[in-house]
Amino acid sequence: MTATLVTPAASERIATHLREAILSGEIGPGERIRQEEVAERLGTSRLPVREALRMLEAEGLTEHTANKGARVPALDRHELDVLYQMRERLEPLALTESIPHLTSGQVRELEGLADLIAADTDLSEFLVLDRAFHLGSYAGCGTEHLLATVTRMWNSTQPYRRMFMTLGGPDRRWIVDHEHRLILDAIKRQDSVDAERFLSGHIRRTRIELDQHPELFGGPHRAGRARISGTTTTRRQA
Amino acid sequence: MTATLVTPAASERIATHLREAILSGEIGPGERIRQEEVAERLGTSRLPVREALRMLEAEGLTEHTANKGARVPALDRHELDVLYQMRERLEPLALTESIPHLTSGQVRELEGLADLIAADTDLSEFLVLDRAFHLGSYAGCGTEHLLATVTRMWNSTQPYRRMFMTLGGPDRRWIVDHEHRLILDAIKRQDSVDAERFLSGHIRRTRIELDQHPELFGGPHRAGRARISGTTTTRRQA
DNA sequence: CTTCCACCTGTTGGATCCAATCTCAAGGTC
DNA sequence: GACCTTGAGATTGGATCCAACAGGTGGAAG
Repeated sequence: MTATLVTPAASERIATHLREAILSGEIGPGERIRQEEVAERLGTSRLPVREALRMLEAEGLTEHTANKGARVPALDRHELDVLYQMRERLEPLALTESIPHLTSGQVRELEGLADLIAADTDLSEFLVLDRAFHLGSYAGCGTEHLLATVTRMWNSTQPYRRMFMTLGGPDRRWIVDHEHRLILDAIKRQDSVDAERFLSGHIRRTRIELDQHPELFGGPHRAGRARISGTTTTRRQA
Repeated sequence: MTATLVTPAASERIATHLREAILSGEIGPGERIRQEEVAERLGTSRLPVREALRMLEAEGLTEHTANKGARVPALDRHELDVLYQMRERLEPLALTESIPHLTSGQVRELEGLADLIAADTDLSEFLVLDRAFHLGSYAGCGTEHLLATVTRMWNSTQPYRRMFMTLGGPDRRWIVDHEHRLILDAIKRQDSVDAERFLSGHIRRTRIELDQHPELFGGPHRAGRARISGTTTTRRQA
């Protein structure tokens, strides 16, 4: 029982690094991720990078083609729409499973997040907080499969949520805040029927809004190469 | 342009082999899969086995713990129940997405499968045909994510479906056949509303029946070691 | 000028060896 | 006798080297 917890195994460190790079938008949809580049930047061999990419694939953050390597999945308009329909059907179930097991401390945390979302002005921070609010509301859900599936769907949609936010249309986050309050209130009342209704409405509204912006899919489909944030290691050899 | 298609890359061959071993029940829930054993039996090094196990993890067929290796996930009663609730909500969506794009040939295939299921007497074969019928009905669904998610849920529940079938209660497959006909008929009429209703009812009935057999979860949770069927190949060089 | 083919380079896939970790049983101590 | 400790064996994680495949480039023929 020594350092297992402080030395998280290289492949997991790499997975964590890449996960953040993808979720933060540093690596965008369609961009390729080359093993050697990541390995060099993080100071390991390519092998743990391969493992990390497979882990991320299981999380829906990368996709893999034989002999061609990994890239961040790019969705077309219809696929994103269906992904939102999946969320519309599954996340209410996760919420219903979660509500009875949420501690009062967790509910207070959710309220804090809702307040931050209402107050916040930074669009990038909004994405983080909104994700934390929703996934946090599923924290009581004890079943691995459901949580993993919901998380995968959030992972897959994240790049497009980001692109949508940066479109710079009218700021309608007050609607988001209103819907969050409804959901939160239902959670407090332990009313899972209401909670499901408000949540699916929340997701459906977002889906419809996204669907009105086909320009999200024209742009960055072309295969660029990913720049990994230079963490460690200053380097570049030869 | 040589043999890319006939030489499917070792890791994929291994993944295919293990996938079949798990789905066929040869490796049961909770059983451990050791890299070296698989590597030896299939005549490769451990590396492609590691890759294969990661692929299977993405498909919901194995789970991985650092420094402890892979095993076939074992579900408890509640988790299996929730998995069926997920199927109840998601598979109707897959069917609705699929119906408009099914060719008449595909519909005929479904009808053939339904006939086989009604005629068949071998319980093990039933599992294969039933899976083929349902996943086949989603074949027109063009979206990768939805199909992959549905397949993952089928993969995860498969071992328990098998255990349930071998319990040897009264044979109620005539109910299954009846429900399949209702679904098939709705598909032919392109009536996705009816199709969704019949399908979710079909899954719900199964879920409730499964829930009445808690003895499914006492048994094989203990960690045995998997026996890999020595398959292929006469070969293996050196 | 266009098209097709061979070659070459960049990148991923696999094998072998070594290091780190876990499991578990034997032995010692209180 | 019960419990903790300490090893040895078994098993997974990582590094390095080599092989195989994909894509692009240049040249030659039409």
